[in-house]
Amino acid sequence: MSLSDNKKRITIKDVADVAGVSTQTVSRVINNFSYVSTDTRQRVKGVIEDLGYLPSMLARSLCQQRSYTLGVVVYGLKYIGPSQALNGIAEAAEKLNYMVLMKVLDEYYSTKDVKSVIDSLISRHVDGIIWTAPEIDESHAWLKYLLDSIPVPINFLAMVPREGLLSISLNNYEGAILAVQHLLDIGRKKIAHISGPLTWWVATERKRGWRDTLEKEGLSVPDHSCTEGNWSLTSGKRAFLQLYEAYPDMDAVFVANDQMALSVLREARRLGINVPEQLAVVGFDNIAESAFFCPSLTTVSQDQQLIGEVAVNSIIEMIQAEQENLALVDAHSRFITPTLIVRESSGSFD
Amino acid sequence: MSLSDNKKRITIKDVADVAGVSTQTVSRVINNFSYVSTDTRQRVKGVIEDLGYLPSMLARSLCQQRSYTLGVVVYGLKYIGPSQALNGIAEAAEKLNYMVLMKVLDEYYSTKDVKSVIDSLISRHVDGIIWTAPEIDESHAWLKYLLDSIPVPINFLAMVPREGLLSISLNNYEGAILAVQHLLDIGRKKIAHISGPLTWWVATERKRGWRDTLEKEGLSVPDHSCTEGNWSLTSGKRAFLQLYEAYPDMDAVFVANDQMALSVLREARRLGINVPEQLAVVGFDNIAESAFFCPSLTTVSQDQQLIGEVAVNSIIEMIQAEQENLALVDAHSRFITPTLIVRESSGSFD
DNA sequence: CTGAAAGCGCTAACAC
DNA sequence: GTGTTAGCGCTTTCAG
Repeated sequence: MSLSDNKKRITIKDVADVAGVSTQTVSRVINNFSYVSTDTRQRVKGVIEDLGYLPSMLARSLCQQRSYTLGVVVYGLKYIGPSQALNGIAEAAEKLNYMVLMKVLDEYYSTKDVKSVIDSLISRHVDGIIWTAPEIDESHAWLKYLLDSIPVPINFLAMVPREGLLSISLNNYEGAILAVQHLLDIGRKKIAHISGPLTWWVATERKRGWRDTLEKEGLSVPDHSCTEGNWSLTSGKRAFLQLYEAYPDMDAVFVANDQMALSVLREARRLGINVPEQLAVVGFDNIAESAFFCPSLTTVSQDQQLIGEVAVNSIIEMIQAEQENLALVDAHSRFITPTLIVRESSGSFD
Repeated sequence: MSLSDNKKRITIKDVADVAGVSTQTVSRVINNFSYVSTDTRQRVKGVIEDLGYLPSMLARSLCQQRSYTLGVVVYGLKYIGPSQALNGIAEAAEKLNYMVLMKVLDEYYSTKDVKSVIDSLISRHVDGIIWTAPEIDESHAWLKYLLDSIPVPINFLAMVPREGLLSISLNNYEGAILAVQHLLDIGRKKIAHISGPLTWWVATERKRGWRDTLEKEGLSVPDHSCTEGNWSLTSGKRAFLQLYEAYPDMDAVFVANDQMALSVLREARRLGINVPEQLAVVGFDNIAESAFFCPSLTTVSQDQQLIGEVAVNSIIEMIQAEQENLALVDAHSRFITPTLIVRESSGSFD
């Protein structure tokens, strides 16, 4: 390394000294605050340029009690959905000049982990927190104990709506209705379901949409017309075989995610079942592979990127409001609308 | 919200006052530093507990000139590979008590964006930077101009090794050799290649491995035996059709990533080409779908998670060394070894 | 328009 | 063992 490594940080004081003004004036220049004579302003700007001065956001955060940083708690990053949401969050934050401090929660996190994650974010003075870990079983029980001690707004993704809390989710119920109604529309009557793990709120919502749509149509919904998977390819295969045995005369299946649905398509082929003639299949998520499978998969599309972006905008809006002491924006639950993408697996052949 | 929102932050001074000691003593307690009488220590701990005091990492960072924060610059987060690497980074950082400040680079970033990203990281006093954006074309040209002004260590992922710089990559060359040698071992002689975009360093490495292995075997490598894709499913299809026309008597194809390889399998089926009898196919990356395709895909596995973890460990090692003024650990290029996973698409039928 | 003083929350260095 | 002083790099408040 031929670095001339000027390890020492250049401070506002250095700039002030060289420019022959007070640090205050430099501060005014970098913040475009109040009046500084055009003359001094130019001089100071020149010095900043020459010295390559970079204001310390750390120091600024400390004295302003505001960090322009969002804490983002991530879960399941190794899967494509969460990482797209994170991408949306990061891009939206960037756009609004916020930074993202990231924390990951491992698969089996406990309330204790929650506390330590939140504490570490608070100790870094984040202005707000985005909680992307979906609600599973008792995963959000900590709200009762911990929420009061969290001094910044939090926005929750994929959480059961709660009075007074900011949250944003895909409208999974509506998505399921779209899927099942479509299957009804193409004339199917015996529509099975492979659900996600029913400890997940989103899985129960999708199942509820399936059941309600069938019942509204006056169709029976026998117990054996639904099996439970765990989102994975393997579990999709297992669930389908089970279903195939228990409900052999089904003519369609609505699968709670695309991974499992692709497994279904694969198994169906292996078993010589014709898709969509004998069995129509609809998935959920619209992952990249779905368009490319043989046959291509009809699915409900959820825009994770968008969910992330909206999450950021909502929480920053709330932060701004608190900051400016406006009437506090009231926390609300927001839902993103999914769309149906019809492909070969349910009868379209284009 | 029934929050008793104690908005004001509790400081070390509050604790000191209540406990009847100096802030210094509190500081010593929370850092487990030097000697504090067991008596005072207990008392202080009690007060900390009662007040729910949380030390400010911000203030600590400022006065220690050390933030225990890593800046991570991410590219292509919407794809599965980068997000797994990020996951590895986040988990490893967590384990070593570092936080992750994340910045995203969009698809068409310029040197100007690079400067602003780095500046914003520096202004937040990160202790080191992990640059995950792979080397593409002139994407790293900024090193010449900007590197000298960056006061912290940087670790680059998937970059052409450079003297004096810390970097870590998968050994793509070796991975390609594994793949092609395997195809030779099962008796194939006319092995085609679908490369990634050759502006990407990793793509050129994989191609080089393919070519070298064939030439070493004394086989000819005609120009028309290789076409170029852009990693996507669509481009894989296009590249394969092109290849099929230009080189109809090939008996195997090594594809630079799994997405494109899956497209190849799909097209092969459509064209009535038997895999692996007529055409053996090997991919690269080992994405989840590869094991589940019909036929399942032989592929080179790269452990992105591991790459992320190693990246963190390397850079933190370097940070520690600088911090303790040890003989500076010299920057090095490290390579992770890939492994071959043989499946049906190259002749194994288990 | 500009500067001086105080302070954000903490720790390093030194006293006692 | 414990307290005091100074200072990290910046902004806020108040004088001029």
